[in-house]
Amino acid sequence: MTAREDWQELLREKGYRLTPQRELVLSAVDRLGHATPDEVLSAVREQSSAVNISTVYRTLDLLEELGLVRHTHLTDRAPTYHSTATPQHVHLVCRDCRAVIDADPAEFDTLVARLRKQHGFEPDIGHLTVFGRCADCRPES
Amino acid sequence: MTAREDWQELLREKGYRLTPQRELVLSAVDRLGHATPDEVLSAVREQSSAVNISTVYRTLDLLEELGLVRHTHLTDRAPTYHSTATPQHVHLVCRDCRAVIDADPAEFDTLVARLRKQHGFEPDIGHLTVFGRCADCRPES
DNA sequence: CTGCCTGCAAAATCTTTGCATAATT
DNA sequence: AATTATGCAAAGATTTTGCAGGCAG
Repeated sequence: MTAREDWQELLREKGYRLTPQRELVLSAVDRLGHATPDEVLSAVREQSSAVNISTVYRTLDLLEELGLVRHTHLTDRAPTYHSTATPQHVHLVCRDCRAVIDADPAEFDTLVARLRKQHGFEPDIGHLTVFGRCADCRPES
Repeated sequence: MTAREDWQELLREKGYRLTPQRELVLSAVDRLGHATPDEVLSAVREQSSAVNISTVYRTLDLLEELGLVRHTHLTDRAPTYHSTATPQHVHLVCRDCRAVIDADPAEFDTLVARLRKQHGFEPDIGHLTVFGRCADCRPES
C-alpha cells in the first residue's frame, strides 16, 4: 500500500486541504509509535506551539478515515494512535507493568482462519490488542 | 470456581458489607449479559429507583476486584461489564453492524500456546475483544 | 456502636461543537 | 474569491471524589 507516499494527493482527491497541522500530526504519530491524542499534541507543540487540541482530534479522525493512522485501546482510558506506515502488528499489553509488546500478525493466521471458518467472521487483526501478563510479571512458574 | 455461589461470603471475608445495591448491581449484570455502567443503572433502577450512578461505578469496581464481573471494550466509548458466572467467551464485534458474537475460548488455544512460547506472554482471553466484520457485513465473497 | 457505604453535588477527564477568523486552493 | 480548516471557549459525556448522614455487622 503506497497510500503513505502520496497521502498529500489522497487528501486533495477527497477534497481536503493540506495544512501544516495535518503534516505535523501525521509525522508526530509516525515518530511516536503509539500515542494518545494528548501525547500527539505535546509532540506537535514542540514544533509549533499554537496548535490546538481540538485540531488534533479532528486531524486524527481525518487521518484515520484516510487510512493513514489507526487506533486501538492500550489502556482502559484513552485511545492510542499509530501509523499505518509501520508494519501491522498486534499489541500485547501487560496488565501489571503496562508494557506493550508488538507481535507479528502472522502468529494469528491460524486464529484468523478458524474464526473465518467457524463464524464467518473476518477479524481485523491490525486493530487487535491482547491483554495479559508479560514474562516479567508472570508469577514464576 | 464456585466464587459465584458464595459471593456473599467472599464479600465478608474481604471485609466488605453486603448491601442491597451490591446485590442489585450483580444481578443486573447477570441478567443483562453485556452492559455499560449506565445500562446497569437503568436496570437497577427498575427495582429500586434511588440508586446512584456513583454507587454503580464503585460497585462494578468492587465486583470486578472480587472476580464476579469483568469488563471489556465493545465500543470505543464505554466499557461493558458481564458476569463471570456465564462461561468465558471472547467477543467478536462487527465494526459495521455492531453485532457481538460470543466465541468459545477453546478456539484460541493454539494462539495462547503460541504467544506463551514466543513472547512468554500469558494472554487473558476472557478479556479479549476482536474487532472485524461479521458474515452479514462482509463484502460478498 | 463503629466504621463502611451511599447519595448528592461538585470536580476532573476526555472529547465534541459552534462560531468567527485565518489559511488553502 | 470561495470554502475549508483552525483556534478558542463553551458544552457534552463519562467517571471520580469529598463529605455528611445512613446502615450493616
